[in-house]
Amino acid sequence: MSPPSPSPVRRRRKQARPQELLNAALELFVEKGFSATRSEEVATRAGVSKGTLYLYFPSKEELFKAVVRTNLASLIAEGQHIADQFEGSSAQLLRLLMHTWWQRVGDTHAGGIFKIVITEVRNFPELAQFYTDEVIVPAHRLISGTLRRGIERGEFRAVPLDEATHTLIAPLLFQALHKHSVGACPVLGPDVSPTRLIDTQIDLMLHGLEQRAPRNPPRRKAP
Amino acid sequence: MSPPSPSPVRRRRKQARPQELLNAALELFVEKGFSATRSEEVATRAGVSKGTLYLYFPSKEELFKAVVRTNLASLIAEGQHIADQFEGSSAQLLRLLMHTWWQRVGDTHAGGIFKIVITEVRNFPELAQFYTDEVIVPAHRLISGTLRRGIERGEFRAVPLDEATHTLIAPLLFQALHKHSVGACPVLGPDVSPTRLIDTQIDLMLHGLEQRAPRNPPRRKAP
Amino acid sequence: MSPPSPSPVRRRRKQARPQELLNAALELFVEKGFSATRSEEVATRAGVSKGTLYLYFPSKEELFKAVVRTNLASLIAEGQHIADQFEGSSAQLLRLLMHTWWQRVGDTHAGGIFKIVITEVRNFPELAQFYTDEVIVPAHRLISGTLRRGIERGEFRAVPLDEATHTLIAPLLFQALHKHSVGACPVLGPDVSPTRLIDTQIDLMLHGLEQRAPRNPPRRKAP
Amino acid sequence: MSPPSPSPVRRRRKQARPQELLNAALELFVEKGFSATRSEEVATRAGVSKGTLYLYFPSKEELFKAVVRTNLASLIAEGQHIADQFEGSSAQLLRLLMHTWWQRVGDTHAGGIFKIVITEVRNFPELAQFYTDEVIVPAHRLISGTLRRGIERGEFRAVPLDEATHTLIAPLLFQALHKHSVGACPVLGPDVSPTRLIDTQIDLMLHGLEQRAPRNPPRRKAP
DNA sequence: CATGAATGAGACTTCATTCAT
DNA sequence: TATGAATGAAGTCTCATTCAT
Repeated sequence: MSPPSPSPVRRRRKQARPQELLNAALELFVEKGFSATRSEEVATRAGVSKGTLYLYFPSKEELFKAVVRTNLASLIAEGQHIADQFEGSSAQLLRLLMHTWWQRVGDTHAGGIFKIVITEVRNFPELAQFYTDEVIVPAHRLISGTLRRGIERGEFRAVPLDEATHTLIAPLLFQALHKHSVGACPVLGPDVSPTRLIDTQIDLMLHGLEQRAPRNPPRRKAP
Repeated sequence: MSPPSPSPVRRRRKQARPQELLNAALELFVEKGFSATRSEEVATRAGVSKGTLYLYFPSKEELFKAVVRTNLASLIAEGQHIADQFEGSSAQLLRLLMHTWWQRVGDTHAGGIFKIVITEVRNFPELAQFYTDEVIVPAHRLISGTLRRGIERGEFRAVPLDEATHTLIAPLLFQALHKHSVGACPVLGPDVSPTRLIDTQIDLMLHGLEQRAPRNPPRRKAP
Repeated sequence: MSPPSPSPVRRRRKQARPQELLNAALELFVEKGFSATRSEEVATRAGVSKGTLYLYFPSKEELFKAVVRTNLASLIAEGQHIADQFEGSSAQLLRLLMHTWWQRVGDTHAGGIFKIVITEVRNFPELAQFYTDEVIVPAHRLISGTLRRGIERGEFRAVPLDEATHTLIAPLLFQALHKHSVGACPVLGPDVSPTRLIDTQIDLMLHGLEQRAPRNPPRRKAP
Repeated sequence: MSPPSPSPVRRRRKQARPQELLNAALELFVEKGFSATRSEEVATRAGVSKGTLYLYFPSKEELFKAVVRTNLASLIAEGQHIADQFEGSSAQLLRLLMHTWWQRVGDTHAGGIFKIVITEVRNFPELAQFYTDEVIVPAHRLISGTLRRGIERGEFRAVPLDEATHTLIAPLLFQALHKHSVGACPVLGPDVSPTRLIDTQIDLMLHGLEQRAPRNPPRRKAP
């Protein structure tokens, strides 16, 4: 008469539920936005019923915040660790950080989180502080720290740190945004390979656009 | 026998209405997103009643599309004109284009349009093509054309055009996105001045991060 | 400085307005029903603007009642007059009345009024009494009076007056209803000619369906 | 692992809902017409809330079509069956068919369906074909078939089938229409008993109005 | 008189959320 | 726990009516 204890499989399913719901919600929020996503869709995509969603999250808003928190949490700390124990040149470090980020985040499902945040942050003001503290500041610190390291080690010129940092971060982040907006539509525009983008970007930043020649005064028949 | 023509005042109101509504809608769509904006809010902010909105736009969706079209239309062509008749160096041209864009678009009300497009393009597939054709492609052509000009005139090194273009555009666009998302919230993060950002960016791109050392012809192999 | 007095043409237009509006309204109410007809449509079909409609009728409901009243008024009295001074046989009189009704009402624009009344009488209860008094009762009196005349003159058998009257009236009225409902749609069903319908009906009523033969015992080659 | 099946009570409610809603809708559509009936009224009369209606019917229009389809479906086939296996005289058959129809349809809730169809068929063009195919044609075939049977068996004179059929059908149908329009209002007019109507009608059709005299061959020309 | 821009009550419909099972 | 039928607040859109011109 006592209820049969749930089978291991069932228990595993049960424990996986929240994560499955969060994944489904991330996908849909990225795809259609918060308001336009119906909570039943989330449940269906996660393979459960409408009611079940509310067993795990008290409201659509809380679900949304959980999605953002969960996915942002995975973004922090990743990089700083890499940087701290890196030994090579600062240019190599920059390149490594950017490639890693793209592999682990930008090109991942989680890359959609930026679109959500940018879109909804004004409707969920508490997210603003959270995002700033947990993502913007650490990321900025990581990159600007690397720049400073390069400058201190004499590898880089002295440049305005904040602006240079922004210049380095924006193209990648923008690429992630693009991937989940226009890039997700069957439309052809100029095609940019993320990997080559990163390499080009590093190259540009390191060596600049300018022709070196004119400055090394020409070995032209000197005056 | 002919119907009395409406008074000037009346006619002026009638002609001004659509723009007033479009402005109100732009603001609200940027602020809260398409779904979360109620059509009555738009009307109220434009100083009219709910019904009046529907006198000028047959549905909220059409209003949205009109907002995007109207605001994107003002973006195209602006720059190409500047570029076509520019005489100075390509670096100066790049700097001019970017500053102009920031003044006229990025820092303007219309800068919010990018956030809308990125957010909603997957819900309005026809926008994808429109945005690609009317904005992405011309903008890309403008910048990459300037880069090519610089390369052809021997001012710039040969660099991968598409990726370099992206690297130049992204930081500004991203700045505009930021301004209407986290930047609109009362939160402190690293502060980046757009003007200095542009200058820094040009500087970085032109001269690179690296110390000039390597240019002083290779004393490599030396101890 | 005094306003020019309206031209005769204009004045004539003005006086015709109410009737033009009533006609337009009749058409549309018959076509789509009261609720589904927009008052602007009525105005447009009458060649005036929305506002003008309200100069002549204080509300859509009043317009509706005026439509019904106006069109019903034209129905009464028509027939009784014919009957009163008729000299021939009662069968001829019935046939004349029915043909006349079909020509002057059933086959006319005004024939649609029955559909309106039947449809909306429960939403406009005051019409019920009006319709009963002005149409049902006089019409019934006309036909049943004719039947009574026939009976009294020995032309007809004694039949239940009310039911026989109904049996005579219904097919024609029903034909008028059909004309404005299924009959107005491009659909093929059994086709009934109103004129032949009337003749057949009179014939049926007068002579009966039954074979006379069996009763007049058969002149068949008797057994 | 399989979802728990809903309790019997629950399931019974769920299966009963559509019919409850259809009944409520029929009543209201007959009473007030399609446009004038608010969907919330239908729900309330069926004892559920607004939202529940939309769980079963995707729109008010679809609800309407379902009402018509459902109620018309019950009309067809009823009679042809009776006719096919009838053995008595054609007059008896006609009388049986008409009485049965009145009991089962005309005097029933479903009798209101004709008013709806006549009223709304022009707003729902697809209904025209449906109604013609499912009701008009079978009903016409049934009655005209019976007439033909009577003619072939020598019971009836040869009469124009279509017109005679119409003459037989119209009074009953008209009676049903009346019942749901003026007849539903507290107004006194000539009162016709459906049962006596049917008998009178059959009697009239069979024996004719005219005195038998003329049949006794013409003593015409007599003084 | 006539117009048509403007209004806002009210109708249709959606969907987050609840709760009996 | 899980379900999904049911709810009703809230949003989109319509249209009868008004009124400044």
